[in-house]
Amino acid sequence: MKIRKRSDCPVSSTLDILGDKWSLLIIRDIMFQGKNTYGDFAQSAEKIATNILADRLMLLDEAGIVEKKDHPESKAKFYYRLTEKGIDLMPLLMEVILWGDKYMDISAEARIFARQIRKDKGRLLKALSVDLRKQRTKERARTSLPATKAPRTRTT
Amino acid sequence: MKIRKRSDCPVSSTLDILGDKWSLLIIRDIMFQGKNTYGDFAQSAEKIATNILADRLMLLDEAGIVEKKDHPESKAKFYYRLTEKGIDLMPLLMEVILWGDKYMDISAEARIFARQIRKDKGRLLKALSVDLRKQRTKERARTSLPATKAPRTRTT
DNA sequence: AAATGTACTTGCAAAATGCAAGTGAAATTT
DNA sequence: AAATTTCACTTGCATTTTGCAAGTACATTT
Repeated sequence: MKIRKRSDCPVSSTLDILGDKWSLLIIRDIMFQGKNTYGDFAQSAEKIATNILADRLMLLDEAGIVEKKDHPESKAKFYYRLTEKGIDLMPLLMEVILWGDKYMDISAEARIFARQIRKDKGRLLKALSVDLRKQRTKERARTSLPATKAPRTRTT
Repeated sequence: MKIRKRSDCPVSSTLDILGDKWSLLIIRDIMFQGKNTYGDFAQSAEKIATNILADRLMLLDEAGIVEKKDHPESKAKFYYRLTEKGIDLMPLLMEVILWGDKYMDISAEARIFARQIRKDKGRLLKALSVDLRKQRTKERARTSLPATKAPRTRTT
């Protein structure tokens, strides 16, 4: 599977990488669901096929959006985390969530999260970005491993 | 081609409709390039295959994102325009452009447009939305038919 | 009336996706 | 320490989607 650049348009070029039904769901899982392993991703509600999952993780790694690291607590697992390039997709994902909230039939839990985004996107963006960056430091184990389904927002 | 909903997540549900390499390019063309006909879309730099184009226009119509109308100036053409639901995708598209601008190799023209978005997203959003809504009124012919490649922004 | 423009449709090959069943190393259970 | 289970994939194959080239039908132009 090869990625070909179709034009020099930013929309087209971004879709060359992310324009499929699965890539953004993996990013969503890391970004908002506290997921970090192959097994975590495989268990999501959308039931991605394992070969597709392996393929997308490889492509997202090659694209510099996720990084594959040794898992800090088990040699049997790998730990996938977002790079800065991946974290920078958060505003895009938030707009996807806002549009989805407005026009699609979604869960009550998702509506609550959308409302938080609508209320103060900038603050939530910053808070969640900080959390994701902690996955890139020693603080990881303490703060972020327990998954937060609807991430609580700190006022401080 | 049937759309199946994979879960009640807003990201997943949005991708069920827009998660492919072509749909958002058609929306981009209407939204930012002043394109409105099948022939316009077929001529874009990415060279979409005509069968795919016909299929996506049908799906976007079914999804309520675009509307197919008689062309005001020719019985040989149809006029595709965005619905409110489609216009509401503008913030999402703008974030795609901003991310693409930051990380992809794109044209100078696109970089200029990205800079306009970065400078005052809210104002540009409003100005362009107004223009798109004019396609839905009698004012259409006067204001919007000439395509604006890098849309000029009015200060008033 | 003939040529061209416009919006598609059709047929077929190639590629991507989806499903089920493996594989091998690490962790856990017995 | 042997057996079982967990984990991260890989493989094979059927189905679906995409891409390409050519064709069709109606509208407009010449």
